[in-house]
Amino acid sequence: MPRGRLTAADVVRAGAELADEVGYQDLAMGALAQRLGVRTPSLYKHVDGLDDLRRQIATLAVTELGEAVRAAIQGKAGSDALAAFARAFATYVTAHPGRYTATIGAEVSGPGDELYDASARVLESMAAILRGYGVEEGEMVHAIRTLRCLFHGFAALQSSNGFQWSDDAAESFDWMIDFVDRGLRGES
Amino acid sequence: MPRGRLTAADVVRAGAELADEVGYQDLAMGALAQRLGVRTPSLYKHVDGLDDLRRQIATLAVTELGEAVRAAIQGKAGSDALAAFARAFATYVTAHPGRYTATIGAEVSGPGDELYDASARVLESMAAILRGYGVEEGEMVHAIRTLRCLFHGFAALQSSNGFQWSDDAAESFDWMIDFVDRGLRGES
DNA sequence: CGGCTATGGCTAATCGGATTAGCTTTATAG
DNA sequence: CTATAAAGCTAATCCGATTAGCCATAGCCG
Repeated sequence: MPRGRLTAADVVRAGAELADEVGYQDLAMGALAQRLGVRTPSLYKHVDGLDDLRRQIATLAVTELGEAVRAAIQGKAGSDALAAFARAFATYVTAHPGRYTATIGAEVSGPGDELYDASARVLESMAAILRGYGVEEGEMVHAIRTLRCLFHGFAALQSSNGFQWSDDAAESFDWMIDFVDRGLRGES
Repeated sequence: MPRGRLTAADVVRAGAELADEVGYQDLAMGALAQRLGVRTPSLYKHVDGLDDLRRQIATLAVTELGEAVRAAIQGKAGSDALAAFARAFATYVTAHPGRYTATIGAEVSGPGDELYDASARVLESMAAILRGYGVEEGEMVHAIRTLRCLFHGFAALQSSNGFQWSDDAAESFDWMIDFVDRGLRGES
């Protein structure tokens, strides 16, 4: 039907790259249009404004993150799985600060929402790890939320330079994971 | 010297209230001026623009939070102190969502910066709790960062409706604290 | 092959909020 | 009582997002 230049997915992907490069704060329609070799208003044929773009970037990020962690924990269990998850998570957040920042403030509605579903997939990976530790179903919700706070908090602080998170960054992160591991092994 | 109507502190405080009421996203110079019964440009005599206002709200929030948690853990140690800290933290974040949101993305520079110093005071309270658990100095940094991730993550998720954090909110939060408590008691 | 139509792009215009410029008032120090 | 500097105000500017409305063309159908 139409001439096939740009697609919505292209715009979102380019937006994500831009956010990673210049920082989430400076993600702007004008800059994005320029990067795509197009005039600003044209973007509105593909996304429904800046807020929509942000939300879609968040969704992309959570989706990619979900794939990354799922792949990372494949065939692993217990400490190995937890460590793999943590490493994959930290790697993603570090490699894509803009994308992850988009997820920090994004409002999640309910089932059916793409962002919600993508989040659910990440949570499912967490649940798989926790089941490997023998966490009971009754406590699963709480344990998942605890992990979520921990990882999300890490990412949020990281992305805003919250800690002077200097050299011993990795060391603290490892300590944190080890702390959780011991705690979970003590559970069952 | 001048006529003494508004002071910088007034503006920041009113901005914080506004943010709590309408949400951090909708914090705007115009609305703030209106609330103060003043025209928008007048605000610039007290704060150095919107970014500065945001930063000062973040500083106010962290300062208030620091006082709240310090008061809460007074004379307590171990599990009691941890629980008191957690309760005070959650209470503050719930009561002042706009203020806390301001702190989430705020860049922290270094010593001498007011926000940095306020943060340091909160961290000192965490350190006091951890010392009560017998955490060694060598691990202190890591333990503090872990707590920080946990609490900050909780607040960030809470403020963006990240969990469906429905009824069992408090329950999960308590579980989380209990998990940390057991982990720390296992340390020493 | 030639016209139809929906779509993607463009220019021009609008809107809204932040910020700046420059003037005016007034509390107060001296 | 007056000089002054802070605090307000109005008017103007800027900039980025968004909207309105027009143009070009790719793909499809006869």
